[in-house]
Amino acid sequence: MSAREQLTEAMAELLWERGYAATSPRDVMARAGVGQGSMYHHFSGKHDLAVETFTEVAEVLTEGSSVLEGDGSPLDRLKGYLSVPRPGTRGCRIGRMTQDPQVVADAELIAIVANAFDIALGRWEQAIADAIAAGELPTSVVPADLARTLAAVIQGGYVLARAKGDQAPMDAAVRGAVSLLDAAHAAATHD
Amino acid sequence: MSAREQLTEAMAELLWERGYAATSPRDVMARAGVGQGSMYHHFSGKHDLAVETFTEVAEVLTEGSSVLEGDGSPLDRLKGYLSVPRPGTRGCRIGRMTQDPQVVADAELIAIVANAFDIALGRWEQAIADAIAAGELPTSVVPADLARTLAAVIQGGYVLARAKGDQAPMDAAVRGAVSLLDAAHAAATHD
DNA sequence: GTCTATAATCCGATAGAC
DNA sequence: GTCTATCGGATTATAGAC
Repeated sequence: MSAREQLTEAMAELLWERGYAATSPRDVMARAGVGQGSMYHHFSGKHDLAVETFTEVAEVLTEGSSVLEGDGSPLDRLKGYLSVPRPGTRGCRIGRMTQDPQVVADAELIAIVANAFDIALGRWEQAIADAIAAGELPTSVVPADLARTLAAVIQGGYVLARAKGDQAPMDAAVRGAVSLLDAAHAAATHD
Repeated sequence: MSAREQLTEAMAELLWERGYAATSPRDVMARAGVGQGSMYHHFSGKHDLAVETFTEVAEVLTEGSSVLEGDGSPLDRLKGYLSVPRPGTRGCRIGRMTQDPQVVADAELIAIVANAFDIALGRWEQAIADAIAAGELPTSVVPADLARTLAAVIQGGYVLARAKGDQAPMDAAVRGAVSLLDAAHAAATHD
């Protein structure tokens, strides 16, 4: 594996473990097993290395949300994607970055994060619109709103799980959201 | 105002603006208009100053969730507290800390955060139980689960708002949650 | 392309005068 | 109680040999 790849891989690991601000180029080079000269040959600095790493991580994660475009009824796809196992205490590799002031202040980095959310939210929105069209959710539901609600449940679940150092709050938040979707389904059926 | 108070106030501001890791004692002293000697006279270091500041901020925020214990029907209280105006792009002063690796690694600091969430979640849970008892939500809803769902919607709303640098996703996430609660209310009424 | 050496600055903390 | 001076170490980055 090339030094460049070893560097982005080490950066990705450290971003997840420690976040952006707390990760120094020194740490990255040590984990990558690469000298300082290599790092500054391939990248102009910490920011540049982060841009490439963010891009790679965002691509992997946005592929995940394509579960929403799979088989089954729209409501089942929504519930299925909500219930995908997520390591709550480790946090979302993308969502976590929004709370790092150094990332938010970096226009290029936050744009990568925002774009990843846009892709995932678009898929949520389409699946919700499909569920409404199929009569599985009430027509009073606004797809763009509910998409953000369900994405927020997951992102907020990570926050609660990290606050307690425990996976349980994440799982509880998802169960509660599923039960609301089931209740809304029942309401739609009664119409 | 005493130097001690000026220091905790400056620390609270900087924690919100930059987070814990990115705030140095130097920054705090500069904003407080206080010399280094004062800082280390009143506090043993950055950690100690943060413990006092976190405690004060957590008290103010947990007072806010007492809206859930106010007047009106339980469901109205839930919807009302969900809809309280929140500056999404600035983030939650408590929730934001869960994504800072240095805070999570500090047992004393994360305990203050966890405790604040426990108090707020207890109030969510009680209001939800009241709503079920009043027939406003289906009995299939588990209060402990839905409490975490709704708290997650708010915390996740902050994440989405910060990702886009825009208040709109936060408001959309809340609207979507309210519409699900309304649908669940309709389902409960049909039973 | 990769290495080591070094720079300038900032970090959190301590010492000691007043 | 508050100040300034200073410590040892880490930070991001550059220089230049190989």
